[in-house]
Amino acid sequence: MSDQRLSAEARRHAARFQRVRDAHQTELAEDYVELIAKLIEETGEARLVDLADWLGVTKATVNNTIQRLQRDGLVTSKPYRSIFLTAEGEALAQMSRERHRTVRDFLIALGVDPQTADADAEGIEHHVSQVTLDKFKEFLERT
Amino acid sequence: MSDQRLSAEARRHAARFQRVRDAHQTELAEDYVELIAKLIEETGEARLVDLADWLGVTKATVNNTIQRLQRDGLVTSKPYRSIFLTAEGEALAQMSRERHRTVRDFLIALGVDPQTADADAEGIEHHVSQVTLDKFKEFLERT
DNA sequence: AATCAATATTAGTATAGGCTAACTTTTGGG
DNA sequence: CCCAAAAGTTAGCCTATACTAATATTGATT
Repeated sequence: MSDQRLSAEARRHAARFQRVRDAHQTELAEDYVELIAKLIEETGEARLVDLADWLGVTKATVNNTIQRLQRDGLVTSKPYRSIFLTAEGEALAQMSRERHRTVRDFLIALGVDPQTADADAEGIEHHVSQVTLDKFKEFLERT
Repeated sequence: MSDQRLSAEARRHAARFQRVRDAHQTELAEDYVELIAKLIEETGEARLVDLADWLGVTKATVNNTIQRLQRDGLVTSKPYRSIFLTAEGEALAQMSRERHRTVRDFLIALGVDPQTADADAEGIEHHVSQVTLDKFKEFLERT
C-alpha cells in the first residue's frame, strides 16, 4: 500500500503522527482508570462526583466517558452506583501508575522540582515507549 | 471560586488535567506550523497535498485544519495557493522546532535509539515545561 | 416515613479532528 | 493550446470530549 511517490522520511513522519493520534485515544482512558484505582485504594470506592472533582470536569462529562470505558471493557458501573475496574482496567491502571511514577521520579532525579515534575509527568507519561522508560529506569538506578 | 469541599490534592490534580487538556488544543497547531516551516525551508513552499502526505491524513482534513489555523492567525492561505506562516506562526514554529530538537537530542543522549527518540519526541515535546526543558539542556551540556 | 440535599442521568449543544465522495481549479506535457 | 492529471475545495458524515440545564434517584436526618 505504501505510496511510491512519498519519501521514506515523509512516510516515517506520517507513521509517527499516526502513533501520537492513537496515543490520544488511550490517554483519557489511562487517566481515568489510574484515578479510579487510586480512589478505590484510598477511599474504598470511586464515585462519579469524585472523579469529576479530581479531573476538573463536570459530572455529565464523566458520565459520558464512563459509558465509553464500559463499552470498551475497562470498567463496570450500574446506574447510581459506584464504579469498578474490570481485570483489563485494573491491568491498564497498574501499568499507567507505574509508568507515571517512573516518569515523575526520573524528572525529579534530573533536578526538576516535584511540583513541575507532577505536572509534566501527567502529559508526558502517555507518550513514552518501553525503550525510553527503560532508559529512565536505568538513569534512576545510576543516581 | 475554589470549592472548600475539595482537598488541596484534588485541586492540584484537576489543575494538572486542565493543563494537559489545554496542551492538546495547541499540539496540532504546533505540529502543523513546525511542518510548514520545514517544508518551506526545504522545498520552497508548503502545499496542502504535502502536508497531507507528511501527516498521514487526507487533504480534506488538512484543508479543515488550515482554515482553523488561519482563523487563529497562525497561517495565511488563499484558495488553490500554497500556505504561509504569519509572524506569530513563525514564532510558534521556531519554538516548537527548538523544543523538539532538544527533547530528541536529550533522549538520544540518554541512550535511546534515534528511531525511538524521533517517535517519542513527537508525543513528548508538547508536554515539557520550560523548567524541564532547561534540565534537558543542562544534561546535554554535561554529556 | 417524608423530605431534602447529594449524587447521578439525560437531553441538547458545541468544537475539534477525522473520513469519503463529488466537484472545481490549476498546471504541465503532448 | 487543450485536456487530463494533480491539487484543492466542498458537502455530508462520524466520534470524542467538553458544556449547561433539567430531571431523576438515593440516602440520611429529622
